[in-house]
Amino acid sequence: MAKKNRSGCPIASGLEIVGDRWTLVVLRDMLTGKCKYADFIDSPEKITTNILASRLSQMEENGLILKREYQTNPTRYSYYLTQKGADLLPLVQSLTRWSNAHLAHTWTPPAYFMEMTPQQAAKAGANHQPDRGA
Amino acid sequence: MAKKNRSGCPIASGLEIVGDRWTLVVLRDMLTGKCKYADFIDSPEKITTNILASRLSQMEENGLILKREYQTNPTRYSYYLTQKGADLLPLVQSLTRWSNAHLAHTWTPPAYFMEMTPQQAAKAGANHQPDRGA
DNA sequence: AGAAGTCACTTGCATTTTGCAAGCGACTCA
DNA sequence: TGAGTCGCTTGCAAAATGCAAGTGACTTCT
Repeated sequence: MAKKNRSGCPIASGLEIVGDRWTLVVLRDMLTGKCKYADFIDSPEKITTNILASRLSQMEENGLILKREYQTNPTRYSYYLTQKGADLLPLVQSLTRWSNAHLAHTWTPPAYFMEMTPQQAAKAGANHQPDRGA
Repeated sequence: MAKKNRSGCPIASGLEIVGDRWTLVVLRDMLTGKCKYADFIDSPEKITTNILASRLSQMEENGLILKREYQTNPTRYSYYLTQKGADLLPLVQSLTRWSNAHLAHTWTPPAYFMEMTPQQAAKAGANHQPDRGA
């Protein structure tokens, strides 16, 4: 995904970061508490390993997530949302509401998800590892 | 854009319709009153003609917009939002808010845009008659 | 100890989507 | 008659995506 900055329009600029088929589904997983590579792989959409790896590094580059080493030998990382990433929650909730209203066969997420705030989501991410958030 | 229906997840399903770089910028244009081919072409992001044509037909297929003949010889169409399309307004507003908060150099849209409701947007689309003159 | 498995990726390659440029038919205007 | 506009379509190159297999550093089973 190239960073082309097509215009100063917030829609166009935002789409350069979240305007693809996968970024928001990985974000959804993180919003629901998933944080490890295998967690994302296990999701029903069956993201492939190469796409997942590239999305994770793009999301990190874009400041949406951070990775934290949780073991060495071999080094393993868990991924969690930054505030910037967690602030996409309202966007995800809007999309969910729209899909539930207009698309057949979409399941309704639990109420806690639709009522969550970005602050709670960021906190959940930050608390996931014992280390203090920056 | 394939219709793969990767899962019943409203996020994944919604992304099959709006999860690309162009659909929402065309939608933005329609939300701000544009309705003709040349209007979309003139936007600062410089969408190319083939992509625009393919997005318009996909959006029509997906029930987001309708086209209306506004002249014959040669036949010309104007495009306007259905309720389903207008209902994406909150999504677009969410994205705008996020970009304004987190992305440098994004301009803030006028207040009327951020305060508009999907009903108003749908009505504007339905009532809009394309300008014939300059 | 050796064989087999797991985990988190990377690599190679085919398919699909995007982007760019040119073309085209039906007009209008000078 | 001749150039110009409008709304596309077509052809082709470049980039993104999808699929399958491979890899290194372990762990677990036998």
